[in-house]
Amino acid sequence: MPEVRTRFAPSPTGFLHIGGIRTALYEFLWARKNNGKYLLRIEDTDRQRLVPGSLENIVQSLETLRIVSDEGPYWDKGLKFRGEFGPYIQSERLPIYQKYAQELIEKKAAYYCFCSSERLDKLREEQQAQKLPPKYDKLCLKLSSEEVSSKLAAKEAHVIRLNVPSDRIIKFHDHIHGDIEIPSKDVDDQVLLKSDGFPTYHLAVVVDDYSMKISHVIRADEWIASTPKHILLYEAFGWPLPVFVHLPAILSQATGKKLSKREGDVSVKDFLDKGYLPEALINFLALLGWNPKTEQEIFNMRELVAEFSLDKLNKSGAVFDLDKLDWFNSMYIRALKIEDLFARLVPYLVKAGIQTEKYPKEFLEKILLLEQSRLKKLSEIGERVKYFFEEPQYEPGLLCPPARKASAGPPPAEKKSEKETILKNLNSLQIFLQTLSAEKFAQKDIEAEIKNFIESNQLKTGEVLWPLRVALCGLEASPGPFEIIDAFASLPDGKEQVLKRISRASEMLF
RNA sequence: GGCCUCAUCGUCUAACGGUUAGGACAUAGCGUUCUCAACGCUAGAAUCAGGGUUCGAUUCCCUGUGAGGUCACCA
Repeated sequence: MPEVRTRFAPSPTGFLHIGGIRTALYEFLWARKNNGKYLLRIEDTDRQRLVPGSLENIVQSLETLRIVSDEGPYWDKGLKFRGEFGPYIQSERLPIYQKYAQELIEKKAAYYCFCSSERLDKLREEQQAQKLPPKYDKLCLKLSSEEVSSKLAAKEAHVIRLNVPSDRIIKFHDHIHGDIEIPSKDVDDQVLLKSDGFPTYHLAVVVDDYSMKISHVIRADEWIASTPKHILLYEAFGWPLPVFVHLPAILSQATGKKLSKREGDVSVKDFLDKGYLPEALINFLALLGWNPKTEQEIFNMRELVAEFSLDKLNKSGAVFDLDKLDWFNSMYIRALKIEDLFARLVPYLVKAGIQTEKYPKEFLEKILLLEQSRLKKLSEIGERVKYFFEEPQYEPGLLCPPARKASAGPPPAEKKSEKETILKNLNSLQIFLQTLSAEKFAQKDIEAEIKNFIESNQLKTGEVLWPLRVALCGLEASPGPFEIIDAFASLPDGKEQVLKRISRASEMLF
C-alpha cells in the first residue's frame, strides 16, 4: 500500500471559509491516521480573482486550528515553505503545466483553439436559446496542422482544450458515493491552458496531484461533475488514479443551499473573532458529515485522528447549525483552566474598553470564573461583566423581586408595602455589612454571615438576596450576590464599593 | 433545461432485513435555587410518496416527488 498523501488546495481569493476547514480537517486526519503526509497547495491560477493577503490568512487560519501541514507554505515570522515536491504554489509551476499540455497535444488528447470569446459567447447564447446544454462545438479541432502552425507562428491568441470523445461512458469510483457514470457527451471540451499561459484548475489539479504523489483526493462534492475531465487526463497521461472522496456540502441554515462566502461571516476569521475556540470549531466541523458510530460527541484532535475513517463519512449534505456550535463552544469554554480562560478572555475585556491593567489579577480571574459557565462565545464577556467596572444603571423597580410564578392566582402584592420591605431590608443589611471587617467579604464568610443575618432577623431570603444582587449588578439575571461580593473583595476598596452600591439602591427606592 | 448526487425528529445523526426507531443540539415542563447559568429528571418531535422483493422492510429494487450540485479562458 503506497503512502497516504492528502492535500488541501485552496485558492487565495479571500478569507478561508468554514467549509474549506472541514475539507482540510478530513484530509489532515486521514493522513495522520495513516502516518502519511498532509500538504497544503495554493491554487492561484486565476489571476483576476486573487485577493492580496488571503494566502497569509489561509495559512494562519489553518495553523490557528492546528491543521498543520507536512509540506507546503507555513508561517514563521513570514511565509516559508517545506517539502520536496515544491513549488507548492501553482503560479510558480507554469513550465510544468505547459510541458504536460504539449504532451497532450502530441497525444491528440488536446488541441489548440483560437476562437474569440465573442464567438464563444454567441455560441453559448444560441445553444441556450435552443435549450441545449452549452458546449464548445470543436470548431478548432477541424483545423489542419498547417493552419494551426501558421496561426501559432502569427502569435494568434489561443488556448488548449481537452478533446473529449463523444461516445463514451466515463466511469469512476468514489469512496463515498460508489460508482459514478457520466456520459462523455455531457462533458465539455474544457480549456486546460488559458491564453495567458496559466493552466485551468482541471489541468493543474491533475498534474499536481500526480506530481506530488497524492493518494487520496478529498474535496467537496461540487467537483463530481468535473471529475470525468480529470479521469480523461489521467488516462491520456497513463497515470494511476488516486482515490476520490467527494464530501457532502455544508448547507446554510438560512437558505438550505451550499454555504457561500456571500452570506457573510463564514470565514474562519469571523468565527475566531467572535470568540469561538479553535477546538470547538474543529469538534463541531468534524461531526458535520462524519460520525464515529458511537455516542461520543466531544473529541479533541488526538481522538479524532484515532477515530477518523473515510468509511464513516456521510453522503448527504449537512446544515450548519449555529446552536450546536454554540453548545460545543460553551462546553470547551467551561473546560478551560483558569490561566487559559484568562489568556483567552482578557483580550475581549480590552476590546470592550476595560482597562484591565488597572485591576489586580485575582479580581479579574474571579469575575471571569463567574461567567465561565455562562458564556457561549468569548466575545460576550465585556457586556456581561461591565457592572464590575462602572456603576450599574437600572430602574428602581428592578430591586423588587418578581412574583414567583407559582403564585399565579392572587393579584400582585401591593407594590408599596413590598417596596418598603425591600428598602428596610436593604438598610438593615447595609448597617450589618458595615460592622463586618473587609476580610469577611470573601465568599465563604459572606455567605454564612448574610444567611445568618437573614435568619436572625426572620427575613425572607428572596427579599434580601434579590435586591442585594440587583444593587450590585443592576441586572435581572447574573451570578449570585455572594460571588459578586467575593470578587469585589479582592479589590482594595471592595467593601466600600459594595456598600456604596447598596446605599445607592436605597436612595433610588426612597 | 441536460447531467450528477442526495433523502430518518426543526438540526447533527444511530439502527447485520426483525429495536417500544436510539443519542445529541434546540424547544417545553418540573426539580434545585434570590435571578441567570450549570446540573438532574420528564415531554413532544422523524423513516418523502407509491409500487415491488420478502414471513418481515428505515434498511434491497423500481417509479415518482423534493432538495442540492454542475454545465466559464472561476476554483
